[in-house]
This record gives sequence, structure tokens and C-alpha cells, in this order.
Amino acid sequence: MSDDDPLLLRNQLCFPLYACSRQVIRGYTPLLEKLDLTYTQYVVLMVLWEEGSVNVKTLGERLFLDSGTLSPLLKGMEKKGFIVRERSEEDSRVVIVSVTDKGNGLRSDAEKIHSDMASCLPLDKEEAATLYRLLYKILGRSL
Amino acid sequence: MSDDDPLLLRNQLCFPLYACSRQVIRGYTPLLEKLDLTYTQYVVLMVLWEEGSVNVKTLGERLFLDSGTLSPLLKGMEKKGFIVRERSEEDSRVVIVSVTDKGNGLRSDAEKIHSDMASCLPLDKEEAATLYRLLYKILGRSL
DNA sequence: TTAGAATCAGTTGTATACAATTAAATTATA
DNA sequence: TATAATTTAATTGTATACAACTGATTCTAA
Repeated sequence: MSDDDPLLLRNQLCFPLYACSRQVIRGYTPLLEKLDLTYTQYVVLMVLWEEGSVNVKTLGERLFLDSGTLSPLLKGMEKKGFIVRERSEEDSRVVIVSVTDKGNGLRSDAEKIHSDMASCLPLDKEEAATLYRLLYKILGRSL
Repeated sequence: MSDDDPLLLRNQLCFPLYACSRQVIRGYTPLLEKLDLTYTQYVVLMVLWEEGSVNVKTLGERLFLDSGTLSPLLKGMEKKGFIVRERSEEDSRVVIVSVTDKGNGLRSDAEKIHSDMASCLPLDKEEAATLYRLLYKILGRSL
């Protein structure tokens, strides 16, 4: 087995991507727990803080998640009072998700968590910008 | 809400990290399925192809996974005949995981899968090296 | 205009992740 | 050396992810 063997864990790009993603989320978890949020619920709220309301399909496109993940997730968030769900009037296949006052109330706490996490990141501004660009290049989205 | 609001999904670094990791693993999944492997089982095998044998603790350190994930995972891999597990003679708290001939037999197929996936990555060599370096910088490991 | 195709959210089944706890074994120390 | 502290893997409980499928609704084209 040579040092440049592509099947060595240390020669693979997908592994640090996988490990790093989990490590960062593990960092968020105990902080978000104080707000009764998981990481996935947090990213749902970020879309809703921006949009106010959004249907499940659009939410899935924004988050790269399907209804198999979102349906039970949103059900739980509704139960906790962070969001409400209602069928669209025009097209009853569509479910519209909206943030509640309680959900909006978490925004300032989330800002604090984000800045705490950001200050832990051992990258300078330029490195962070580069990482951001490369990740979105793989994701295949300019935005 | 201003464009540089840190709580906008598009201004966060952790979100593309999370989404990108899942996207790449989603790419691997149907290919690995042909070998009766999941992505996590695949990375376990990569360690074993390199080491032959390794205990659960070390495996967890290499993969950033704990026994809560590894124990049931290894149990399933043993059932499928890819690995064997045995208690250490010297310290019976320790479980040593070893790859079987059947597990080693997957290696050449895995090489093909890796090269297929690598050729899909829309990054040039230098970009891939940069991404690799930044991810390991966050993971806090030189290797 | 109406049958078939497509869309949308939800459900089902499987496989992680991970915090917290447990149980067994080993190590350290009073 | 006997006991407390530590280590190691397994277990428990909760929350995703996601492929495959389902059921209801809407669209579309002959």
C-alpha cells in the first residue's frame, strides 16, 4: 500500500468533509439545546426568519432535504410552537410553513450562538471565504 | 434584515459544510449499495484496509465516532462477514476489529467507486488540496 | 374532457449520530 | 491490598437522513 493510495482515509476529501460537518454540528448542539432546538430545526428557522413563510418543497430545496426528513421535523417544531403549518388555498397539495412569534423570539439568542461559534473557528476571514466558495462550488449553486 | 445578516443561511459557513457532506455521501450511497456497504461502513473498511486490525477506541478516534455509533455498526458488519470482533487477550475491556478476506475482497471495487466519485468533483487539483487543508484545519489535526 | 402523468407532502423502513448511562475490567492510590 | 477512579465497549433513547412508496390533488394532452 503506497502513501498516495486513494483508499487511504487521509487521501480522501469526502472523509474530512463528513467528519468536519459532524464536528461543527456537535459544537452547535449543546448551545442550541438551551433553546430547545436541534441543528436541523435551527436551519429551518433560519429560512423562516428570512422568508416568514415558505412551502415544504421550497424549504427542501433551500436545505437540500426531502419531505421524508422535513415532514416529521416540522411536525415536531409545530408541536413546540415555533412554526405553524397550513394547506395552501390555491393548491391543496402544498403545505405552507410559517414562523410564529415564539419562533421569532429565538432569533436574538441564535445570533449570540452563531457569533460564539464563529469565534471558535480557527480560520481567518480569507480562509473562511475560500472554504465557503469551494463548498458551494461542489453544491453546484452560485449563491 | 441586511444582506450581511449572520443568520442568513447564505452567510453561514456551517450550512454548506453540512449540505455538502450529505450531498457527497448521497453520491456514494447507490454505488456502495452494490457492495452491500453504507458510507459509514465504507470508512470503517478504509481504516481496516490500512491497518488490518484496530480496536474500537482507536477506530473511533480515526473516524471521530463513538461506541454508540460504532458498536451496532460493527455488529452489522460482522454479521455480513466483512469483519470479525474479538476481545483482547491482554485487556478484556478492549475489542479488536479485524478485516476478513471477504472484507478485503471489496477493496478493488471500492477503488473504482472512489475514482468514479473523484471524477465527478467539480474542483481542480489545487482547489481540492485547499479544501482538504481547510477542513483538516477545522478538525484540528495535521494529518 | 377525461384518463394518464406529474406534483406534493406524508409514511415506512433502515441506518446512522450522539448524549447519557451502564457494566465489566483495569489502574491508581490511600 | 482493598477501594476508588478510570477506561472501554455496549446499551438506551432521541433525532435525523434518505430511499421507496402512498394518497391526494393538479396538470396535460389526446
